[in-house]
Amino acid sequence: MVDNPPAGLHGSVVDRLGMLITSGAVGAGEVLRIEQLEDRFGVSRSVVREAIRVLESMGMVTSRRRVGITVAERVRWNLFDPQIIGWRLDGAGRDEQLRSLGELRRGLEPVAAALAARRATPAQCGALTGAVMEMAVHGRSGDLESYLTADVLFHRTLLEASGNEMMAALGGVVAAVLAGRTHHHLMPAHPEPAAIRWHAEVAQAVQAGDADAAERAMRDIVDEATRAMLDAGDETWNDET
Amino acid sequence: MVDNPPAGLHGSVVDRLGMLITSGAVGAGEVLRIEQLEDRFGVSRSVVREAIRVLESMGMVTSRRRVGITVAERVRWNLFDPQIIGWRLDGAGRDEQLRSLGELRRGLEPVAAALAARRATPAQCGALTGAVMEMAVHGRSGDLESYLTADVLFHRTLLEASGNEMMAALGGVVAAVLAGRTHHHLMPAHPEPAAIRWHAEVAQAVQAGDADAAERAMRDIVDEATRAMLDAGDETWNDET
DNA sequence: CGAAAGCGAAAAAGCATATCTTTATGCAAG
DNA sequence: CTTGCATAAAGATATGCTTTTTCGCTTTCG
Repeated sequence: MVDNPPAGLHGSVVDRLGMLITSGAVGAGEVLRIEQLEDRFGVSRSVVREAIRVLESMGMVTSRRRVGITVAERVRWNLFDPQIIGWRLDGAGRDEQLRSLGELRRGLEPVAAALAARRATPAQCGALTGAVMEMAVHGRSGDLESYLTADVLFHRTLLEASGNEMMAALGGVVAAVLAGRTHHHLMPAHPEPAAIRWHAEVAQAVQAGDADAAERAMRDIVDEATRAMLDAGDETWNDET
Repeated sequence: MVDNPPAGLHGSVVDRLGMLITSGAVGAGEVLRIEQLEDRFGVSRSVVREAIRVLESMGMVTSRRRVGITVAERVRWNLFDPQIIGWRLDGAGRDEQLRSLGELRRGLEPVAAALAARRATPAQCGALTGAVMEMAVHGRSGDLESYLTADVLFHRTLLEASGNEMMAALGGVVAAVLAGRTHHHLMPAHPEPAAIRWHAEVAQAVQAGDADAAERAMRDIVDEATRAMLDAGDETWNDET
């Protein structure tokens, strides 16, 4: 998605085991043993333990002496961990994940826009309007890939401009959502013209320092996005990765 | 804060080193070496490596051959990791962290309330109104600790009732924020009566399935909360942990 | 004569393995 | 029902080998 190469042997184990767990192939309550993992993945004990440690810090497993490594139920997971989001996004639970993220965006991005209206630097305002222009161009020409790039840039910039570190930290997953949306054909062939207009409104409101207008326009954007996604989702039902 | 004992030697190293990094005592770009950490913390190589792996998965450090372990700049961190939030919450950066979380809440909780209005189970509705009653009782009597407990319960329940896993996952940090607010005396001695009223409105709107009303009332709550916190923050300036 | 390219050595993390320690659990005996 | 012991599994340490990466030196070509 964005930084794929899971560098190192241990990273590869984390990746594979993490996928197995998120996919449900190994379910909550199940108990694994180090030795078993050793030969399942063909690595040494230390590597397994390192992998377990990071899974543990993600809340996906717990490790206890004399009993083994038990995979935890989902409510214990750090669902905001980018890696977990990634796993769920291209595998089982993608729908659920997209829904969750969509609802999150509905709350966060309008607030981010309002904050940006008060805090954005001139450079960020420029980047915003630049991104909108890109979107307009490629939206008209139907070049969805370039449109996506511009769209991602827009939202990333806006989240950064919010001056809120945590919102900025969500830039990556918002990008993943947008990418997932177009790559899984949950988007119309030609982007809604209204969407582009609303993006422009946000950019303008931010530049003008009009927090309310920015918030409202942004709310329009994400409302439309979730609506469109639901519509498309009904038709393009089974569409495996 | 909630699950403190950092079980295991490696966990303790994660905790100590993580604190050092979040506090800025060891700054971004600085490069550590395994051997050095070994005797700094008096543990063996594998333990250090396991700790590094965890920190690495949090985005706080990167490890490269022939160069060492370089601590990453803050924008690379997974700021949603509960452990990082914890470190920042009781240490340097507490103000920044509280501000960020406050702004997040302002976006999320109203949406969560709206969703809850459509999805809450009867049991959850009951828990909500129960929590409100608790709040009313202890708010009047001035028992801030019990009030806090009820408040936390309310918000946790509401986030869960939203039916959105990710929002529910934020229950812990919202609890941490509320706790931090009262324990650091960023709250009036007697809770705002209006706050309790708004909580009641939320509970009622959720029960009635009125998403708009729930959203509005919740917005009132968090707006008041941030306002109050800013006010108190101006007076109670330096108030170390 | 200078710069670029290639080569080699060393430094640091990555990985594997062996061994010992600790703790929790289950069973058996009192 | 309690006590205690045997054992299984993870926790921790120590050590050696491998791999990658950088740096410095040398060589060669412009």
